[in-house]
Amino acid sequence: MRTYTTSAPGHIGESIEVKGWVNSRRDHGGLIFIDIRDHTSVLQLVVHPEAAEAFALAESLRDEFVIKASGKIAERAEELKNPNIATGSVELVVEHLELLNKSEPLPILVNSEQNVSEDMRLRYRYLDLRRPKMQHMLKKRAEYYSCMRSYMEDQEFIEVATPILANSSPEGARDFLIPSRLHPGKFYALPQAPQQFKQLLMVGGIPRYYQLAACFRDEDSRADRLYGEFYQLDLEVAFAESGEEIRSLMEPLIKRLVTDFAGKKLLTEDVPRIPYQEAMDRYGSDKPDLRFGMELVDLSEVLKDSGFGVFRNVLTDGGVVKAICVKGASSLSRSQIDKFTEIAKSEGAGGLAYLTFEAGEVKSPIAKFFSEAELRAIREATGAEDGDVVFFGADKREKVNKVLGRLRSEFAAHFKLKDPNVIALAWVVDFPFYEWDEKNNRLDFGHNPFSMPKGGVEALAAEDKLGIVADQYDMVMNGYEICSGAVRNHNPEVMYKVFAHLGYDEHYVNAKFGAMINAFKFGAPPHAGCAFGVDRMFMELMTEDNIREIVAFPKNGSGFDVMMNSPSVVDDTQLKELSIQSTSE
RNA sequence: GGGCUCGUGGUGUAGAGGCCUAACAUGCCUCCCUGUCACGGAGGAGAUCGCCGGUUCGAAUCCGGUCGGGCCCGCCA
Repeated sequence: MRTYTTSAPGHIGESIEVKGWVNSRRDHGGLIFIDIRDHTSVLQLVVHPEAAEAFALAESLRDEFVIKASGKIAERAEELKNPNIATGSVELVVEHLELLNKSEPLPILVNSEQNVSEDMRLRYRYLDLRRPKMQHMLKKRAEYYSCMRSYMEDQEFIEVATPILANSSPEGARDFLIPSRLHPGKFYALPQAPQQFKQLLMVGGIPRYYQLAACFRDEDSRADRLYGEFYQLDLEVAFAESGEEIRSLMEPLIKRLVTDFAGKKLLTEDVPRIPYQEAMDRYGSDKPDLRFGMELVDLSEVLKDSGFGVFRNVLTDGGVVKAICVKGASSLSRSQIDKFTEIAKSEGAGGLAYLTFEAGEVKSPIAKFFSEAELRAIREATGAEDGDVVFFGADKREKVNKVLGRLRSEFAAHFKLKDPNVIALAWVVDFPFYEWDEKNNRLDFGHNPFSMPKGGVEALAAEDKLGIVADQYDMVMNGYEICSGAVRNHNPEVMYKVFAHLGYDEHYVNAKFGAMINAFKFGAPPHAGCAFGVDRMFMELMTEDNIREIVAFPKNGSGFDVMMNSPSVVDDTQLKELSIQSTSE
């Protein structure tokens, strides 16, 4: 007898066998129904008292017991068909029933839609994974990986595994360190990304490398950022001399994932290329969500002689006054506006000034500070109509962009402008090579130090270091950064110069990136590449807003695995072997 | 490291100074039930309200601290 899945239980009259879990049991005294569930579906079993042995066992079954049932598939009478389940027109009339394993009463319900706290779900993840939603998620993820692999292979990339035991890298995130037993006092580090290895593969003559690479970073988590480990679709192309080569090479894959894989609509077939500065000025973000407009409008010129002291002072101090027009926001209550004000303050704003346009009038505590002409100009510049509210930001350019950028996203969420079935893609390009580190009052790398400055070594000589642009690009999906890449710096001289601007000498560079610098001296081809954050992209494609939803066994927000209890204490003998002092007493 | 927020039977919630000897749903146990489909019916067990301290005649409820979760800032591509 063949074993069938519950979703395809054979034809009517056929004798079959199914295995699975008891999803629910309905005992009518003289007749027992059992819904058996496997990875495909649910099937109703009917146990009649005539099958005495099976009936006796059926009486003792409980939720999530593991069973094997055999019997004949029967069509249900018309009025007994259940259109709510896939197999609702048939049932298995049980002849034999076997208990494969019992289950204790469950801490969380597998067969119910009842909300369970995330903490509980992670503690009992193996039960959580039995739920159809999680089963679907894991299946889709495998399909997702398969899409990416086949695309990369079609484009003649080859997958190369790079070391997990690597070296600590001074730039970027905190490392996970692995003490070396054979070399006391020395440490491996788990790679934050295979960056250096993939560049060495380029020097090694690999024309096109890719890897679904595990990356490790010891930084605090967020809803869109896993603690500890995550995966990248990491790739690099030898002899690529412009970012556009990489962008046009990878774009079709992402579009295909959006449409064919996720079944969503692309906002635009053409993926816009937006320079970093333009993204900041128009959207107040280097990862703008383009599903909605609500662009930032610069009113500095219009309000330069404003009677509103707060604005005028900011402008004379070299700051800017910008605004966003929120459609229909006049319906917001006072307390709702207070909530947005708090958000603005959390981003560093002093407050949140606004003008409400209603019934041809302007209502606002600050309206009286503006002339008729100014109000008209504001209305014209922002496109405000009756029912809209214009919110202002006045401060240094960077801060205003940050505050209004955040508000833009919050307002869009509040007014439900983020259509979950639409995916807006964009490439943000031309990132600043250096940025000013306010805290330490020094120049620092904007993105990562391995990028080629646009214009090469001549550009580096520029007086204004902050004006140097890197040939660097991010892909943005609905406001999430899903990819970061660059044309790499493959020239040792340029590399030294790049670091020299930050005050690092050749010794430092040799010590930290010796292997790469050395390799570059032996005929390194130009190369460029990028890495997609596959977890985050998958989250958005699956319309989830928490990244732990789409990973089988994630750590919780504080980096703890509540199921496995890791991290955990280890034996002193293990520590001794690793030449580590015990801290237990 | 900081801000906001949550913590009540196994699970999910309600209760917001005395109506609490803590409610509801679900799960669990016992019994009844031959067409249910998250079956139904009757009964029952199960919580010192995260922990410590304070205010009060009286605290699940107010205050302080602490521990844990979530979101955010910092950090991170």
